[in-house]
Amino acid sequence: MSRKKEDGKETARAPSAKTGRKQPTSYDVARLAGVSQSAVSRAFSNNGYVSPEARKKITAAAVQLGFRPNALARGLITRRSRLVGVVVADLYYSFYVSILHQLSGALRASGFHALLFSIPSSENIDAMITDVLAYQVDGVIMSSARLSSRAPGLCRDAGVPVVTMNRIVDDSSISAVATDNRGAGRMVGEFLQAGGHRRFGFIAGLDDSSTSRDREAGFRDALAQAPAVAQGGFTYDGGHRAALDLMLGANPPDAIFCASDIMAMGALDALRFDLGLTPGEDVSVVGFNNAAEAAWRTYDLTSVTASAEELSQRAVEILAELIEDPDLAPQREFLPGQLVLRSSARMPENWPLDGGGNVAAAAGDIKDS
Amino acid sequence: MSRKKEDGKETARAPSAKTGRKQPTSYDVARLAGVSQSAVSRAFSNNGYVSPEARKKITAAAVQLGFRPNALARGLITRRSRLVGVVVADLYYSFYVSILHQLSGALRASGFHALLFSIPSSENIDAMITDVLAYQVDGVIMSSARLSSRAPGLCRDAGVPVVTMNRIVDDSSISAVATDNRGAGRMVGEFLQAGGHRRFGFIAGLDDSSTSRDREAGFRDALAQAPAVAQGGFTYDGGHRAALDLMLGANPPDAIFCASDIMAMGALDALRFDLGLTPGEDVSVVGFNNAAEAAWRTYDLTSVTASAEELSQRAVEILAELIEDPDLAPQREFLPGQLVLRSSARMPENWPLDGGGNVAAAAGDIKDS
DNA sequence: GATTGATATGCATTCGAATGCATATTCTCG
DNA sequence: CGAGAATATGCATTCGAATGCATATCAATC
Repeated sequence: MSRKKEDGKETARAPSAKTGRKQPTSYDVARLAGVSQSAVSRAFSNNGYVSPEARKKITAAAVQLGFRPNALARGLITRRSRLVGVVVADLYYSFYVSILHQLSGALRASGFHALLFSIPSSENIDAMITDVLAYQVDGVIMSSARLSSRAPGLCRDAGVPVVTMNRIVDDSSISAVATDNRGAGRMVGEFLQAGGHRRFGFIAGLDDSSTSRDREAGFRDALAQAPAVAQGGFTYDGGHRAALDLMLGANPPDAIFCASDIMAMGALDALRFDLGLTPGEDVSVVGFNNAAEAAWRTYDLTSVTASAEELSQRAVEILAELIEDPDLAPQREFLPGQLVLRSSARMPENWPLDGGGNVAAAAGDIKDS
Repeated sequence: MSRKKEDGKETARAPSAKTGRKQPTSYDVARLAGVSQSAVSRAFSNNGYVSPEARKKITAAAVQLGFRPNALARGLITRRSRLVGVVVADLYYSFYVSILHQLSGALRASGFHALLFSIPSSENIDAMITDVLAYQVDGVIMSSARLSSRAPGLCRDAGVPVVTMNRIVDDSSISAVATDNRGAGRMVGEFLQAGGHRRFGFIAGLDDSSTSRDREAGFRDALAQAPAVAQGGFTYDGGHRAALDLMLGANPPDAIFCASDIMAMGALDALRFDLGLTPGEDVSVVGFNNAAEAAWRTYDLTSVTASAEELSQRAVEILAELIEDPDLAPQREFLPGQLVLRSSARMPENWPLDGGGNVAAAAGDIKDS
């Protein structure tokens, strides 16, 4: 309210910040408003009866004192912290970034707050779970390519609802929201065949990644003959090398589906700069995730989009339901991917085959500063 | 410990998850171990005396019951939540991503946990601060290009230490850790002049962004004549347009410094595809942040690196000190940027001028899945 | 043997908000 | 007017761990 303005002397002590500053409590507000602490509590938690006048006095007193309810104390007594643990590994995977942003927003909209745990490669997840649980989180959302299938079970066993996002574990008692990777792979296969391609390549991510495996499986479902496969490890360099492997091998493909956009970009650069080919004419390339960079002129990459927003929203919705009623059956939901058409892959004459599944939309803008 | 294995029936109820599962408390542990609750508390908080035997019994009992101290209750009584609010806007700015990852790790290493608030453009920051404070965070780290200068003050006035990261506000009572943007801008100016360039362009970010302003100021410091300036808004498209503006204007530059890598990539694509020029030969381009994409073949962008790791670590260190002693003077620290040399800018004959400030290092890998 | 200090333990209280219960007041309607 | 519901308020207790204080035990020292 009335911070003293001081001149910019920066000697030894901070300008304001009265050391012993104590937060006002509901009792302080009650005293000032001339009511009981219960009344203050009821006013702020919107539970029980509070007369209009009392509420007015309480609000005024609260504002005057700068009172805000202590979420820790509230959580202790209600046994609801309104905290949700968000566990991600590999935050540098670009797709997880938008997930995180969307997730934070969706949680807030539902009155929750995100306790973030970004797992460094070195650390073991189980130790982190301990920390997560110590904060009495109401639920946990896990999203990570390197997620041990044990981690979600640990939470579930502690009675804390879990939803895995963009990632599924074998345990069917764990709720999950993910892109329908297999269906999307199938769609890409149909798309490339409709474009007249006949020799296919697939650039895979990591061996233990279900996303990559499922995309490949769907791709195979759709194809008349099996694709050549190379490992790209989900990196630009890996995609670059994998593309060279495929193109320099016997019977090089005329269409390549990459399990991620980053690898697709590496592949595009290999085709153009190392092999002198023109993507979209000599060879078609399709990626996955519709990363922001896919829309850049250099790449103009046809890609499957998995909406981070939609995934996040569903994950939070499902988690919120599970928190409401922990006995609810686990839900596993698979959102369809959509093909974003750009110039890196030849456009079939008649597409879509059935009227749905692809969009012309652009990727979200990406910035830095 | 002994979860019943059930067959995969997924009807209406979840397989395990005994509904009323209650977390064991320190009293339960005490009873089982045959000691007092105080002893259990002392054993887990490592405060006060606990005999080796007692500790052993307590540990055994705790393991048996699956006890973990309730962080909320602990925070309530100790008045230390070990939570740190991390406020970022614009999570999609790629540089903030690595900051977030590094930050989460650094906080954990210091025994803190990150309560994440990612501000959607629509929302006002002040409302969010209320939430942050309600959780009795021990401190706040703010990092955002769209950070109102009022927000840090709100926390400080509530007695909560704040450190702004990669961003500074005018108020000198707020601690900050940032790259020495002005010094880095100067370095880029010297570098480009040493490379024999004489007509300079600068692609700016946002008007109200101190990072962009400071980089420009340093750049001007170093130059004999003022650069032409265009606005790029920190986006790829913005950089693309800005580069065209500069190059198609009167007296086009032969060297362009961009306030961020994303804009630099837009600029590079404009030069190559729209104007048919060769970066590094016809025109030199330098970016800022050393984003992962800067190392990609397509761009091979010379850029200034600001280490997210170093920034994060210092921010957490400073914050931890402030939490220890809130009366400590605010610290404002500026870490030097380093030039990462690649082919997008012509290499001067004798560089570095003074032996320091540039590195050959590559950017970290980026992945997606 | 008496004194001191270090070690160990438990009791009771505390943190701040929520809530069951009892009670008081007002309103509604037969 | 009186019975009963709806509204309003406060008291006392509760959540779970930490800690000041009192006390107990033991070893070292004079």
